[in-house]
Parts: sequence; structure tokens; C-alpha cells
Amino acid sequence: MNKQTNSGSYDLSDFLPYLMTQAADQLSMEFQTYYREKYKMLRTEWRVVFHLGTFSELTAKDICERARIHKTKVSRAVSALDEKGYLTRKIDTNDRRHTVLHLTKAGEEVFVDLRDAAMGFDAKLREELSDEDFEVLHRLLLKYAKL
Amino acid sequence: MNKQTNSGSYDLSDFLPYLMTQAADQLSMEFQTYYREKYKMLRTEWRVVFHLGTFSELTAKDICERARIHKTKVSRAVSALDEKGYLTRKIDTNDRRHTVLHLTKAGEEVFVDLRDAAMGFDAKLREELSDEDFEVLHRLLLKYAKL
DNA sequence: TAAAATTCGTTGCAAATGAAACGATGTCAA
DNA sequence: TTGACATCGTTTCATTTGCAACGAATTTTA
Repeated sequence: MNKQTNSGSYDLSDFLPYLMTQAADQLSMEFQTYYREKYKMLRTEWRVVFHLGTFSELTAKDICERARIHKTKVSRAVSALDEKGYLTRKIDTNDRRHTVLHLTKAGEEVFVDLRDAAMGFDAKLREELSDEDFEVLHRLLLKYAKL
Repeated sequence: MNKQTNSGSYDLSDFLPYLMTQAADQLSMEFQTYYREKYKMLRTEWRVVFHLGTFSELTAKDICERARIHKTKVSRAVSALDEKGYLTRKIDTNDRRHTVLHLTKAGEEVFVDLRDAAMGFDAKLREELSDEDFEVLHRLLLKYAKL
């Protein structure tokens, strides 16, 4: 019924959180290499770019909530992207605690490139799966991710 | 056909590596809290304990390969576990570059407790899934994790 | 067998992370 | 009003990580 190698013993690969973490790490590797090498970006930076590319104008807080990233990490990612010239920050005149972010032209180009790369990678993965397998996987991951 | 929220736009939750990372993070959270608070252990430390508990005697190198963890991290985890009194190190007399590790009595108790907690957590997750869903999920994760 | 190369594990250093405190701003209630 | 509290984002500090260099032990090669 299950895939234990030693009869009676509990294997780490039976532990779903472990197995999923390993799988996610393997799947993320290739794409991570791409944005790290091509744009010298960290994971949080690429996620911020993605959210801004998709939703145009967001505050750091918005990104924290959407992406479930701690505000410290987002703050540093935003600073790094600002220094790279990929986004601008504009203080909200209605509530000066808020800073509205949006991508520059250069940032937009990075977004388009990375989004296309992600879509291509995704399409490739999907081709290897039957529709049924994909449906189950996507549904369960969505459920666990609580997105 | 797919779950996009904005027609025509590509959502991050469509990107399998991202979605799986988020799901894995959510699933790992509860268990992580358990070993962090109860035993002040880091993730790598619990994994080392698990491998030693399962396979009794291993070198640091063995653990690196089995768990796909960098030797630096394993080295530091082993040192930490040694200081906590959970394992012993014994230089291999046949090849003095190797150090054979194994759990102490205290380490064994930690292993049993954590393994049981993991099994319980796993069983709870599985109850919520149909056999078909579980089969698909487990098979695909094993495939991607390349374990 | 001597020199070069390899392996195992550790260490030093720079980068990345997490938690808590902070300043600036805004809200609410006395 | 003004004083207490909440929010947004940054900064500081301690911890964790990744990379490269290293020492000791062993194997390979010339």
C-alpha cells in the first residue's frame, strides 16, 4: 500500500511535509538559477516583481499579505529592486505611512521575461502529466497552500 | 480549464514551483514548531536525528547524500546535536577521515518522539484525502523529489 | 615511493534571515 | 484637543546559511 523500503519502519519519504519540501526544492532549482544568474535577484525580489507586474500598483503591505512574506524581507527586497532601477516608490499623499510601488520600464521588462520563463517551465511540467494527475496535484496544493 | 483569477493573466498560483513551495511551507509549519519549541532543534538537526534513528550508524557524508543537505549544514547540525548530548562521534579506524555517528539513549528518545509525532501528523493528513488523491499526490511528489 | 590529486569534515567570512524595537504617521476615545 | 493606541515600513542585532579555503587522511599517478 505504501512505499516503505524497510518493512515496519517509517521512512522520511512517507512524511508528506518533508517529501513536499524536497519536491518543491527540486522544482524551484532550475528557475531559481535563471533569475539569480540573469538578474542577480533573490527569491523574494522575483516574487515582488511578479506581484507588481501582475497588479501594477501595490504597497509593501499588500505584497506581504498576497505573498505571505514577512515585511522585513519585503522591505529589503523593495530596497534592492529600487537600487537596481526596477521600481519606484511614491508616498501616498492621503496616508503618508503608505508607499505605493510600481515597476519602471526596466522592471517591466524583467517581469515579462521572468513571467514568460515561468509559463514556459510550467507548460513543460504540465505536458508530462495527464490531465487527471494535474488536476489532483493542483487542487491539493492549492488546498494546502491556503492561497 | 485553469484557475486564473484575471482572464488572460498568468497568476503566481499557476506556477507549480511557487505553489508547491507555499504548500510545503504551510504543511511544515506545525511540525516545525513542535521540534523547535520542545527540543530547540533546527530543521537540519531533526533530519539528521531522523536518519540516524532509522539507519543507526551513518557518517556525515551518508547523511548528506541521503538527505541532500550540504556538508556544511550537516557538520554544524552534528556539532549541535553532540553538544545537546543526542549523538556520539567515533572515528573510523579503517579510514580515519570518516566519523561514524550514532544516537545516544537521549537522542534515541528524541527520535522516537519526533517520529511518532510525524507519523501522527501524516496519518491526520491522509485521513482527509481519498485513496486516489493520496496515491496521485504521493507518486508525483516522489517523482519530483527524485528520492 | 614521492608527488599530486581526492575525500571527509571543519572553519572563517560574507550574505541572508527572523525577531524585536523604532520613528513617523494616522486613528480613536476621553 | 490631547493622550493612548494602531499601522507602515525601516533598522538593528543575533542567528542561520552558503561559499571557499583549509587540515588531515587516504588514494592515485608518475
